[in-house]
Amino acid sequence: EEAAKMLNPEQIQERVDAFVTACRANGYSVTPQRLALYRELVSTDQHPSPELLFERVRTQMPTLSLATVYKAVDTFRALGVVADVSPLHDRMRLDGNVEPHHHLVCLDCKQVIDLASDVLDDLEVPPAQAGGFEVFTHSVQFTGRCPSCASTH
Amino acid sequence: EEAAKMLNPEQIQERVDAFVTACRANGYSVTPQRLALYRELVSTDQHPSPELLFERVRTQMPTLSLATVYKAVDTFRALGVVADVSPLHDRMRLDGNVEPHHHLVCLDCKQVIDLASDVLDDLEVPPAQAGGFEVFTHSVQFTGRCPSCASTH
DNA sequence: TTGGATGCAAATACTTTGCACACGG
DNA sequence: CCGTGTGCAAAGTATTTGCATCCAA
Repeated sequence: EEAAKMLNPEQIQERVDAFVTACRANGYSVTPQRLALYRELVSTDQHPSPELLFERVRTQMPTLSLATVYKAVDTFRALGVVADVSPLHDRMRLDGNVEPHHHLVCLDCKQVIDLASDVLDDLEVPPAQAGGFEVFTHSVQFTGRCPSCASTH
Repeated sequence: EEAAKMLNPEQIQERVDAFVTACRANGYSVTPQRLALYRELVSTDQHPSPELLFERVRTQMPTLSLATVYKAVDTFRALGVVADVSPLHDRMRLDGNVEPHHHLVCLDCKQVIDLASDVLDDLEVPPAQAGGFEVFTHSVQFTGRCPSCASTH
């Protein structure tokens, strides 16, 4: 299996074009800030923080503000064109169970449900992509909506 | 496969006893605060935030302070008796790739490396544990240490 | 023209730190 | 006793919000 790789310039442009289309289709303005931030987001495989996006794009657009970055990310979320690497990043969440196990995460209420599964316990990094990384443990996170939150919508 | 379940009182006491032993073996004092916080941590399957631990234990120990909770969690980490549900919780990390894929996370430098794998893409929630949860997507996170950080230690 | 978007600054939320006092070993 | 641990308060960092101005449509 092949390692994930970054997009080439043509693929990046395709994504940006699709983003423009999605903005228009959903009533969001296509602003230079959103365009530049989205282009930076799809041009990197570094899983940037808002601060990093801000620093990178600001070199091209010195008037950019950090608040605008956070607001642009909200727009990207509404359009479904960005993923949160860790949906629970807003606060520290602890687990007294240090044995390998897995989680169901509700994106609405942030509740975390434990899963036990021998199949999931036995997964390994695809060898071709391990690259000298020393793996301590792993965990599968299924994200979605819990029954209680689903009934509210 | 059976659903994960909470510990019964005997199992909780075993964990607490092991915690006391680990504290002594590593030169950490066994304080009422650490004991009560650890007991609360292993008694719940709710993946509590420090704030929640604080609120729960404070009902039994009104002088407890939130700073002590954070410091106790550091101790638990040093002893290896707590896991962070999301090791990247300290800042928002974004991904322009919304297709299913997987991650290698370095616990030292917080770098995230993309993994592509058809095997990992096809995982499902163990049916017996799905419980009406509506799953949107999933991602496998392998946590450990990257080659660059490993060479520093 | 006009409603949504931006930039600034202030506010909020979470976590860490410094220090004097308390207490476990 | 001695040195670590606690509680308080202040500081630090990340994120959100309010509002006047600006600009994309």
